[in-house]
Parts: sequence; structure tokens; C-alpha cells
Amino acid sequence: MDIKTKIIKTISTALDERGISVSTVDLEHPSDMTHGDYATNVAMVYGKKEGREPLKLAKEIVDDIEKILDRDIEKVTIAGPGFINFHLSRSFFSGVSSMIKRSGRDFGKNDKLKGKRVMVEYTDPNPFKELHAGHLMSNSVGESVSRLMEFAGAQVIRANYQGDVGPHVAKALWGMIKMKSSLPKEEATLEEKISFIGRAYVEGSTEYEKNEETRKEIDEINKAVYEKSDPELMDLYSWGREISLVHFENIYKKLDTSFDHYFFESETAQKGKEIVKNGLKKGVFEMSDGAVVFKGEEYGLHTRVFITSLGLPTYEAKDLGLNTLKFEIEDPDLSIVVTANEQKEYFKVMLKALSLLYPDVVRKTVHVTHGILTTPEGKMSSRLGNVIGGGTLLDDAEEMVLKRTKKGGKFENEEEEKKASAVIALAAVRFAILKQAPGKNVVFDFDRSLSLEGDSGPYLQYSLTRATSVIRLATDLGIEADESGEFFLETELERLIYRFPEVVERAQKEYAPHHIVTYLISLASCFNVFYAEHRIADPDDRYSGYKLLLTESFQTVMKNGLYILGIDAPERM
RNA sequence: CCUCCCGUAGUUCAAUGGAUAGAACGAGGGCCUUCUAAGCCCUAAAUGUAGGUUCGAUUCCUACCGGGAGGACCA
Repeated sequence: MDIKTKIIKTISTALDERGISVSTVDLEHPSDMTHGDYATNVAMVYGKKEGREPLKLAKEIVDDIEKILDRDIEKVTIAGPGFINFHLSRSFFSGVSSMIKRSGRDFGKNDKLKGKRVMVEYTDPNPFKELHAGHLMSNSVGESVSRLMEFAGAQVIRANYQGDVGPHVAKALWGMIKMKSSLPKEEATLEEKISFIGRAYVEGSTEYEKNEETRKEIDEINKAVYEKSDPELMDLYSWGREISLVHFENIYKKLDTSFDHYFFESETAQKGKEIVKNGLKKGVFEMSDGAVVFKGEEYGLHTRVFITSLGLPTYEAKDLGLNTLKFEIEDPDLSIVVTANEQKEYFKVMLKALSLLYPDVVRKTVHVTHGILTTPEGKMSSRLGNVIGGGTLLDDAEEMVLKRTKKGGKFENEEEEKKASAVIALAAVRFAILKQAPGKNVVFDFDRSLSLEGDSGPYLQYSLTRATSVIRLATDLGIEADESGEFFLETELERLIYRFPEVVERAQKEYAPHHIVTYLISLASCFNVFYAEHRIADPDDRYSGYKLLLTESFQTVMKNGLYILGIDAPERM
């Protein structure tokens, strides 16, 4: 039994003996560490309910608890309007450090989803369009949520859904046909080919807005792609699709994510259409102006088109296909979909419609949203030309880091420096995205958002490399880690380090990686203070063994925490 | 017009209904002959407005003000 449940049990027993029965006991960490390590407000809450003086009730409870105090709890005190504060003991802290060392990579894990299969769908870029900074957000959130689920013992299936059919594809194809003379040759670089497709898309979508004639042509192309009716067009289509996908793979590699399953709109479209047709018979959908729509108003939502009057499935129909297909193929116990929060209302409508046909699928589906990324000038849009490319962003970040490492990185050779720079750059990007609560928008200003100092990914990595390096030194000096820290000065570091599993649990429950970020920042800060105030690798100090043990447990927690964020750490920096 | 989200230091973000609202950047001042200064220490600086619920509200409710997203053939 861990310390938290032990304290809760003790409190509820004490309450029970006074005839006060409670379902849950609120136990929190006081924001001010001088108030102890755990605190409860039961005396205030139940004192009021039972018509008793809170302070008096608190005193009675404390008397009861003191009778069964064990070695993990130093003392129990009453403070303020009736808080009961628990102060953990020296032996608890040193015991925890040993336990963390034994657990290693498993420290922080739990078995809340043991044996369950969880599918997480994220990133979702569209072939023929640029993978932009927004997809990086989806990727960072999705990857971190995936790892959180793995920390709960689940088997995670990473899925990526890519829109390889639809109007945006038709626009790009139209542009490619128009610009056929400058079509890159086979031997051209991938960048040249990608850039060509990008220009073609911009050309197609601007003309689509301006020109009635073009609009018809593009609609024709759209239909032809769905029906695969024009072999020559399909050759061009396959060429562009393939190049986009190879380009995406390169970026996924940089992001250190790999997917187990790729879904494409070309495969969900037909299935989605059938679901809608079936639903039309059952009265879930209805005809309106030649289109098949779902009337969301009956459920406090809004109406959306699922099949256009041209007979083509929209995104909503494809999503019906996708979400049922997931269960046919992998049959997950939980299906998590990560998208930008601008799709929140849309998703409600789609899921409502789906729930009327496949209630089981919807019951197991969770929608996690991330904020949209805006530049200081406003929302990104390809029309305004202020879209930040995902690949470009990563490259620029790496260049910025390289500039910093040149100033004084501690690398053995240039190859290591280059490799480390990529790892540090990714940390800066991931951190900037994951530091805020999910769903909140991010105003992205390159220089300010991608900080290498203060609260940042590199700050976390730096604290870890310091720990790693001092552990190396201490080991060389023959210092051995041991628990005999009984008389050693208490630090905030040990009072934070054991909380990691609780933080993980909360982040899992809320699908909110930023709790990990917030925690790791204060943990790193505590370690840096500890590092500044104490000499760890000191063979003449009788407590160096304990300091080493504490450093090792910090190293483990930081490593595991960074892993959840999708951040790797360099050996040196 | 309707629905949803958001208003916290100059700026970017935190705070399961709890105790003195935490950080970082920026500003000012200090700390490297001792384990990595991408670090540490000190100072100044914030809950949009008005009510309500509560022993206690940044958090919950109502109204208003301000910003964003969505709202029939895009994704």
C-alpha cells in the first residue's frame, strides 16, 4: 500500500470512529512545503456538516492518528482554519530513493489499463498539402498521450489518418496539370518535387475561388479521383501521393514517432458513404437540397452535410467510416482521436450521428483536442501565406540550437554535437507545445517560444545531463549510493521526487501532458538548487552516498518524465 | 443571431473549491581558481467588471465587457 492510500485510510478510520462516514477523503499536497507533504480539509468539510467545531474535530482526528503513526510519518499537525498536515519522515524519503533506483524505467508506471488495447490517432497531415506547424502540435500531443497510455500498461496502437482524396487533392492536381511544363524530372530532389506540389495546390485553390470555370474543372477532377476513372490522371495522382508520403515519413523520423497503422480517406470514403446510406433508411439522416444531412438541432447541435448533392462523401461521412473501421481492424478497448479544438463542435455532431448507429464505437471513443497555433499576426492560413512548415520549423530550431552549442557545448566531436542539437531542438519544440493545458491556443513566436533557457525543454535536458555527469564522476571516485541519509539536510528535491506517479496518474486521467511538464520544471529547478548548494561527488563527505542515491533517483524520474513528453536527452550538452 | 472555448505580472504559461495566486521571459542587482553559468540567489510586478453560492472562489452560478473558434454541400 502506498503512503497516500495509507494516510487516506487512517483518516477515514478516525472519522468512522466518530460516526462520520465518508466516501472519499480529499488529500492534497500543500502548495507551501512548510505545511507538510500531505494535507486534508476533512475537519472543515465534515465539521460543518456534522455541526462541530472544525478545530476541535481536527484535534480529535489527529489524536487518533498519532496512536498509529508509523515510521513513514514524522508528525501530524493542525494549521489554519483546520487543515491536518502530514509531514513525511527521513526514512520515507531515503526508502523512496532506493525504491526508485530499483524500479528504474518502470518508476511512474501503473496498471490502470493493463491488458487493454488503446488506439491513438494523431498527426493526420494531408498528402498534396504541406505538413505544417499545426500537425506538429497534433503529433506532440498524440505521441505524449500514447506514452501516457503505455505508462498505464496499455498496448498502444498509433494511427495516422491522411486525407488522400477530396477537394484539396483535386486543387493540387489541377495546378499540376496546368504547370505540367515545369513538372520535376524523376532525378529531381524530393524538396523540389514537394515544392512543386505545394505551388500547384496554391495555384489550384486561388483559381478555385476566383474562376467559375476552374471550379467546375476541379470538381470534375475530384469526382474522377474518387471513381479512379481517368488512368492518366491517376498516374499523376499516384506520383504526387507517393512523394507526399515519403516526405511525411522523413518528418516522422525527425519527430521520433512511428505509426502502427495508416488510414487513408480513400479507404474510409466508400465505407462512410454506405453507413450514411444505411442511416438514411433508418431515418438518422435525411435529404435536404439534394444532399444527405444530419439534423443536429434536435440534440442541441447543428446540421451538417454528410453526402454532397454531387453524391460525394464529405469529411463527416469519411469520419464515420474511419471510426468504425478502427474497431473492425484493431478492436481497441479505447480509441483516442487527437485534433485541433476548432473541430470540437464538428466532432460532437459526427459522434452524435455515429452513436445512433454504432453506440458501442462512440462509447469507447474519446476526443482530445489541442489548441491551434497562431503566429503573432494571427491565425495561419495558406491564403495569407503565413503558414509555418513543420519540416522548416524543425530545421530552423536545429540551426538555432547549433548556434548555441558552438558557443560552449561540451561535446567530444562534431558528429555528437550535430546529433545532440537535433535532440535539443525537438525538446524545445515539444516543450513549447506541451507546456500549456490541452485545448489552449499557442501564440507562436519563433524566438520567444523556442526558448533554450528558463522554462524550456533544454532546461530539463540540461539538469539531466548535469546529474548524469556528476553520477559518472562520483562512480569514478568510488562513491557508492546508499540510504544512510538519516541526518542529512532535508531538501525540497526529495519531497517532490516521490510524487511522480501521482502526477502521471492525473495526466493520464485528464489526457493532459502539461501536468508532466509543470512537474518536471519544478523538479529540475529543485535539482539545480540542490546541485548548487551541495557538492555531490565528494569522497570526504559522509553523506555523499545518499546524495548520490538522491541524484540517481532524480535522474530516473527526469528520464521517465521526458520520455512521456517524447523528449530524448543527450549525454552531454 | 445561435453554440462552444478563453480573459491571471509588461509578455508567454501554471494553480483536483483551500492556507501568503506559482514559474519563465523581459527589467534591475549579485554569484564561476571547487561536480557543466543552457545554471543559482535577491528586488519590483497580476486574478476583465458587477453581483451570487460557500467557513473559504482565479476555480462554481448569473449578467456585462473584451478576444477566439464553429454554425449545409471544405477539412
